[in-house]
Formats: sequence, C-alpha cells, structure tokens
Amino acid sequence: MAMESNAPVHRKITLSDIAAGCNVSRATVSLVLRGSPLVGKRTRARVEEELRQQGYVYNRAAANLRRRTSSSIALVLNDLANPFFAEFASGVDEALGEAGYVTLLGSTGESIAREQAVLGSLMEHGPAGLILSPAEGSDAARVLAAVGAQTPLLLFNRELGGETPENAHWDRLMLDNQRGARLATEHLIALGHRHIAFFGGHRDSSSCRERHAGYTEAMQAAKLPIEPHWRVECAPNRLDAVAQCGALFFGTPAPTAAVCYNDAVALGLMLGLYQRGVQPGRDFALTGFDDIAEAALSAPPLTTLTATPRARGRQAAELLLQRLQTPQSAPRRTIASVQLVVRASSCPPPAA
Amino acid sequence: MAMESNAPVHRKITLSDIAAGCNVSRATVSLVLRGSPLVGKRTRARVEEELRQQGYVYNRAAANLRRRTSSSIALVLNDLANPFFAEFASGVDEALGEAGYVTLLGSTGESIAREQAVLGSLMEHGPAGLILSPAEGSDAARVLAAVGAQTPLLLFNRELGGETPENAHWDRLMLDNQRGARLATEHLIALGHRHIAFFGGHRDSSSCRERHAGYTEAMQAAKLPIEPHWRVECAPNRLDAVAQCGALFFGTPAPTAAVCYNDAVALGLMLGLYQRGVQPGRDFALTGFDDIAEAALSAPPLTTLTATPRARGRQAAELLLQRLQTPQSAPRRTIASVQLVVRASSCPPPAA
DNA sequence: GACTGGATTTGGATCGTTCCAAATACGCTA
DNA sequence: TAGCGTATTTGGAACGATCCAAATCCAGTC
Repeated sequence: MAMESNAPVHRKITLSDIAAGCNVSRATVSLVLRGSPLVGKRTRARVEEELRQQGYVYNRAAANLRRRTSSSIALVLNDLANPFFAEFASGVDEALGEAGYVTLLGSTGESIAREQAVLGSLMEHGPAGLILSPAEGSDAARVLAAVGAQTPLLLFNRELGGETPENAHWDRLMLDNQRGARLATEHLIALGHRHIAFFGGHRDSSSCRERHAGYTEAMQAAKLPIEPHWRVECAPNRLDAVAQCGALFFGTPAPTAAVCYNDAVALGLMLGLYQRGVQPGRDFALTGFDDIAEAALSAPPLTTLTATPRARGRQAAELLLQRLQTPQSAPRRTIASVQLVVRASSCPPPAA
Repeated sequence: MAMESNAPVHRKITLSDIAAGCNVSRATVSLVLRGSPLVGKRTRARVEEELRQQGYVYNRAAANLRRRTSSSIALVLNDLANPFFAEFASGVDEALGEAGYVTLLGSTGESIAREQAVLGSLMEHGPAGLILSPAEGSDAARVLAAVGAQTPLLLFNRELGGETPENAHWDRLMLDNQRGARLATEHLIALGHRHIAFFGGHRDSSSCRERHAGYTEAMQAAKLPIEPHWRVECAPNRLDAVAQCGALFFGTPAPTAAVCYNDAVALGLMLGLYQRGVQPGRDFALTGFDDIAEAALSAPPLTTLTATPRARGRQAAELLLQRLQTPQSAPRRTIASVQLVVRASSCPPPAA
C-alpha cells in the first residue's frame, strides 16, 4: 500500500520535474527524449527510469512552438457520413499516423459557411498541411482567404469554383470521372441500350460535369441522340434521388437505362423505380459511381466504378507528405483511375 | 500594382508584428483579439485593421500553452470505415465544433496495438478529453496507462476488459444492447419462429455478450430451447459473416431465423444464404443491429435496431463537455435506448 | 496648476520545450 | 601532475501567446 510516486497528483509532469528528479538539466532530459547519441548511457538510463516513474507525457505543442514545426494535418470533408468518404478518411488517418502526424478532423456537411468556419478554426491549430474535399459550390478565393498561401493544401475529389492562376498552386487528387462515366455508358450501349439518361448531381459540381462529359462522349461516339429530359439533376444523396425519379419519365422516348452520378444516387433511384413498379436490373438498367460497400449488397447488386477509397486516402496523405518535403516543386495533378465493376443492375433493355 | 503589404512573405505573422505595425504593446493586441472591453474604441479599430492587413492567424497552441488549457478532443474509433461509426464521428465533430473544440481523429482498425499507439500519440497533443470506442479485447489497465488518470475519457459502445474499482471512474455511453436484442428476438418469436440462432460477434466483446443475453432472455421467457450450434461466432464484418454462414446449418434442428450481432454481420449472412440457395426474407428470417444506411436498401430490407448514430455522436460530445465543466462529479453511465425497425427481412417461418 | 480616480496601456515574467554556445568531465599521454 | 582532446552536460534565450501588477493617460474638481 505504499505510495509509488510522490509527484503531486494534479499538475502535469514536465521536463523540469524529471530534471529535478535525477539531478540533471532540462537540456539533458530533452536530449534523452529525442534519443540523441550525445547523452551517456548511465545518465540515459537514470533519466528513462525517472520518466517512467513519474509518468511523463511529452508536450508536443510546446515542442512544436519552439521548433516552429507542426505534427498535425487537417482533413476537411464535405460528407463524412458518406461511406466513400469515411473509408477515405480512414485511409488518410492510417497513412498520416504511420508518418507521425495526427489528423485534425473537420466535416462540413456540404455547407460553404461551415467549411469557412471549419477551415478557420483548424488553421488556428497550425496544421502542417490540409486535405480538402470541398463542399459543393466552394470557391478558390474563399478557401485561399481562410487557408493562406503558406500552408500546403491538397484538393481531393472536386475542383473549386473560380480558380485563378494565383491560387492554382494547390496539388490535386482527382478521380478519372470522365473515363469512368464513359466506361459505364459504353457498357450500357454494348448491352443494347439506345435511350440512356444521366441521372443526379448538380451542374456546378466539377465531378458531375466531368462524369456527364464522359457520358456525352460515349453517346456521341455511338452516334446516339441525347434528349434533354434525360438529364435530371438532384442532390448527391439517396433522398433527393428518390424524389427526382419521376422526372426521368416525363417525356418520350423514355430512357431504358441511366448512368447515375454516384452510388448514393443510384441506390435512391432504385428505390424510386421500385415505387413506380419498375424493377431495376430487369426492366431498367443503371450504373453508379464509387463502389461504396453497399453497392455489392443492394437489390440488385449495383454495377459501378470502383475507386478504392481507402487506397485513395493513403494516396492523398502521401501526396501531401511529399509536398511537405519539397514545398517549392511544381504543383501536381494526380488522376486516380477507376474500374468498372459489372453487377446485376445493368441488364439488357427489355425489348432486346 | 502596389504592394499591399510589406510583411515578409514567409514567416508567420505574430502578435508582435501587429503590435509593431500600429505602435501598441503586445498585451493590447492580445486584449483586442479576445474582445476585452478594456481597450479603447480607437485603438481597437486600429488594431483590427492591422490584423486584417497583415493576414494574422491566431496561434492557439501558443495560447493554450500559456493558459494551460486545451482546445481539442480526441476521438478514437475501432472502425471508422463502418458507416455506423462514420455517422457517429460526424455527430461528434459537429457538436465539438459548435463548442469551439477541434477533433483529433484516430482509428484503430480493431487492433489493440494500434489503439495503444494512437492513444499515446494523441495524448502528446494534450487533448482536453477523449471519446473512445475500444478495439475488441482492449483492457482497462492498458488504456489507463496510455491516457493517465487526469484526462477525462468517455467510453462509447463497448466496455473495456479487466475493469477495477480504481479505473471505473470513466463516463460511459452505451447502447441498450440487451433490450434491443430481446426486442428483435421477441419479434421473431411473435412471427412464429421456434428455432432461432444468434449469429456473429465475439464472446469476449461486451456488446456481444449483452446482445446475446437479451436473446437468451427472450428465448427463455418463451420457454424455447436453445441448441448449442445456434450460436455462431464471427468477426463483426461482412466478410467473415459470409464465411461462417454454413456453420448455422451443421446440426438439427436447423434454425429458421437468426438474430445477428449487427447489420454488417446480417448483410454478410444474407449474402451467404443466397449462395446456399436460401432466400432471406422468404425462407429464412433475420434481424440486424445499428440501422446503418444500407440496412433499408438491402435485398430484402433489413429488420434492425436503430440507434441514430449521429445523435449518439452529439450526445457523446455533450457528455464529455459536461464532464470538462465538472471534473469532480460522480461518473455517469448513460444508456441510449434503441428501437426496433421492422422491415422485410423478418418473415414468418416457411412452415407457418 | 496640483490632485484624484477611472479608463487604458504596458513591460516583463511565464507556459514546456529546443537550440546553441560555452562549460565541465573524463580518459590518456607525456 | 599537468595538458589535451573527446565526450557529456548545461545555463539561458528563444517560440507566440497570456497574466498581472504597475504605469500612464485624461477628464473633472478644487
């Protein structure tokens, strides 16, 4: 029942406490902590014992202040609740952790106002860099104002609006949206579809524009006409997709297939189709984008494009870490390729 | 084309720069920053203008050092890629952000070793408190060693192994696992099932034990026997669930329904059943736990227990913030209730 | 013009660590 | 035992903010 330690119960243990405890200077303890070869072995052992005894925990904030360094990286996501971003985040955190960085999390819920607030708040913590998947409609000027020109930023997934040469110095990691959507469209065409819609997303989102371009490209290459009512916009989530489903069938000819902006939208569309008595995967073909975990488990399983979000997370972290190494090198634009995963949701047209 | 600012391009702007820029002392600038009523209006205006001009960003780390405060809270999760935790995280971050805290993220991927490493690393950043959803098999002694007795910790979702009176001082936010599983089991019994299995999870996980207890309770109350081979363990993810599916049908009588440890496991089991030619929701009834987003969209939609993870995230944040207010008050154990959501996966038994 | 008291402003020490130049210790040789 | 070179150790000034006691300002009063 003896007291193991006579340290005061409150107040944190600092370098000085350790130094006093074993009659060396603070500088020496500091050297021990950082594993410097300068300290003698006897001293090192003594200090290490004392560290253990007193239950010392390193104060990285103080060290960072003195050394003018940072050991954190901010991760700002437009929608953490979306499994695609959750997996991405987990990849980022994993890779950053291995490199000795800690992740400062911020999620914006697609709100530009929150994005501004979150960026401001995170910057005050002095991250070494940031990874940003912008909220819809976020623009370069505001982000630059919040982040400043000194801190490296990696843009993921979406472009910012209003980019100018001055702030185009950011690195990027984007998905090959156009090629992905083209692959999906070509796949549907190969199955015999002629009336193919592009469903979901907003026109002012860069990723949506790119995917739509891939769709258009494939349609034109196959000399297929595109009706205006085959382009239905909706927010990139399930709920709005269900609501907008009807719009697909307002005009003639009605589409027999749809390339969807992403998986969430595709899953929503499925639900909407069921509600109208149309069975997806039998009466109507559709494809998604992202290959979130539930895509393989939906009814029917969803044909989609896989981007392996966890791997993208690791990649994003690595790109940013490289940037920290070489702050002056030219900005990099990385395009991650995507692969078509064919599942049961993409059926041949009923007529064929 | 005039230079707007003559500040050196590199090197961050500090209080002293501002002070020098408008001939006041650092102390005054500091007061302005914190909106103190002490400073005169003319001075305040002058300083604020200078802050804007120079693009000052507050260094919260330095302030925290001096004030011996903290503005961050660590969130350590066993599985961020699981949508349940992703939504939880997004709720936590939202509530913490509103309270002016920043979230330090750490995900452990169910590895005790990583959990130790992550906790250690996060502690060095001096969070005001932590929210921990422990990895499977994590024990109280190790967590206490990593976190210390000073920093408030809120346990979420799972209990730690090896709890002793000394480290039982942590707050807790748990789900009403037992009641939830009992409700699910009673529901299946009411549908006419007599042979009901409990599928998935590991015996040494507290949440699994509790859910299993709820299942047992309902079975016993209905005077239904339980066969040993109706208890199949597996890791709480889809993949392992698919693999273990066969084990359910090794003995007789075979179950006609299963209460699953969670949604991930239930969705995996569905897949496994399909592979054996058994159609879930028609030939076999099952229930999940968590109500992750995909539960409503699976084929068939999954009967499960909803815990509204985003709301739980907010609640966890609020509980921890309250603890920071009153460090001395007695530890709180909060049990969040869950609700049964009946969907098509829970069908009557084939015979009935 | 000296004095008073509230309103502002300020220098200097401090938080816990690291850097750096300088001091001390120690083992050997002469 | 003095002298010397290498191996350790160390005081004190940073880092960028805040705290606090003390200084200064500025009407208004006598």
